[in-house]
Amino acid sequence: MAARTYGQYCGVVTALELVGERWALLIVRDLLVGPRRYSDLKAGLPRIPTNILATRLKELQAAGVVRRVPLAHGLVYDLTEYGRGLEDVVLALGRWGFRAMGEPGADDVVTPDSMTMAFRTAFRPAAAAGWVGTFVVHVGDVVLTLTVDDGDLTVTRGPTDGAALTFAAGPAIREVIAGRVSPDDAVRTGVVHVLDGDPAALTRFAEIFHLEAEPAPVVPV
Amino acid sequence: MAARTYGQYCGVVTALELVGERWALLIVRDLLVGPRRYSDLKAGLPRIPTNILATRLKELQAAGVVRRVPLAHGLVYDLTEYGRGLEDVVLALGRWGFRAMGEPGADDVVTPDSMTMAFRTAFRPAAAAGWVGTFVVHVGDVVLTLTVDDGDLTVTRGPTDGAALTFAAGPAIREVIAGRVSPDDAVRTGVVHVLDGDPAALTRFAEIFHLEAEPAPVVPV
DNA sequence: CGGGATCCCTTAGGATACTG
DNA sequence: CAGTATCCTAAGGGATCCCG
Repeated sequence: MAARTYGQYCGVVTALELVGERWALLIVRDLLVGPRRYSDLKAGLPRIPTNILATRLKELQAAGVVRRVPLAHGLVYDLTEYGRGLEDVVLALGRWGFRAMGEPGADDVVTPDSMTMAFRTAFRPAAAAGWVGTFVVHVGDVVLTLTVDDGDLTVTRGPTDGAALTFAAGPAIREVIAGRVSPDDAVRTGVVHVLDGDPAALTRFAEIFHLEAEPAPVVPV
Repeated sequence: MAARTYGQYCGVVTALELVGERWALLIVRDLLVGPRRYSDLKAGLPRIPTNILATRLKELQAAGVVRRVPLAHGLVYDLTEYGRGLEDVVLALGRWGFRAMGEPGADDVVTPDSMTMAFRTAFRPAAAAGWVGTFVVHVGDVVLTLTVDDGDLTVTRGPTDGAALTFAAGPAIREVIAGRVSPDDAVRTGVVHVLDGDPAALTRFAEIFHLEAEPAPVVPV
């Protein structure tokens, strides 16, 4: 056991010893969206072996990051207050990883919780200041409602009536969020399919949800 | 090989596939201080197996995070511009991990590079605004010079003349940085040993270098 | 059906030795 | 100095099974 420690007295090392194991931060990512049952977590992380999920949940509890909350029937896992402090870490990782995202792999999936955190990552409160409205986004079979209220963002699953704009998009939506494809071009080239509302609102969307594309990785030949 | 992927199209997953393996972020942490030779990295990570260090360095190069730079004699590893973008991640991890740090383990070590990043993490530009001066800190056998210049911090190895304050401290220095022990108490109880300069300058130090102690983890019984 | 535990096998990672 | 080579352990992956 002591063999698998990093053996340094350092905050980064302490953090990695708590949440540095494989899958741990992805469990945290999903729990940042809300409390989840075991089966929810399993569904949100289709490739996690069930024994690993069980092991991680125990480790995260022992670390004071996650706690079990008994429910009327069943139970949920929730982040502790300390665990919620990982939001900065997860957002920073998402922001950095975004710049290395290429095309999705053949069997890559998109989950509601990962998309929710992605939109939280891309959200720019300053750009949303003074604006109130709702977007409904379809990506794959994930449908999310993004409720923007003057610098605050709430993401919920499923559609909502009365959205300023409802649209469907594929993975190429990242080009819009990166600012590499203009909203107009996105609509014209079919990257974005407007289902309802005013297509012009996509400009507002791109202002509010934006991630830096640079510096992107340059891989050696 | 595809078996060890997370299988999600998501920024966090992309990031973890690039720097989520064991030891990877600690290599990055040390490289954030400056370019390092293979043997420097090995010295800074005493418990890393040499084959793992070699493997990680190759992976980090392939990911566009690290590059080899040939030198007059020998070579160094340096972060790419993209790799430097991980500073946010490492600082966020350090900030979060700090709150879970207890007493150091029996064979925990402290390295110059990890300490350097720790002081960078704790540095508060706003608190340093308008102030120019130098601290020399001894922790274990690590000696660092912290040069504060009106919101900018430079950390260098070894001592410097003309410091506003030179002091030695043990791991309990974290209590001062957390604000749980006042500078005065720290001097009185021997947590901090003033070697040179005006002990009153420790107050300034504690203002400039500060990390939140809460919320700290509460571990279940 | 939610919430795991168990089994087996593969491979990453740890320890140590050795080389261009 | 900058890594390979080797051997071994333990963590992770995959499937199945179990229990309230």
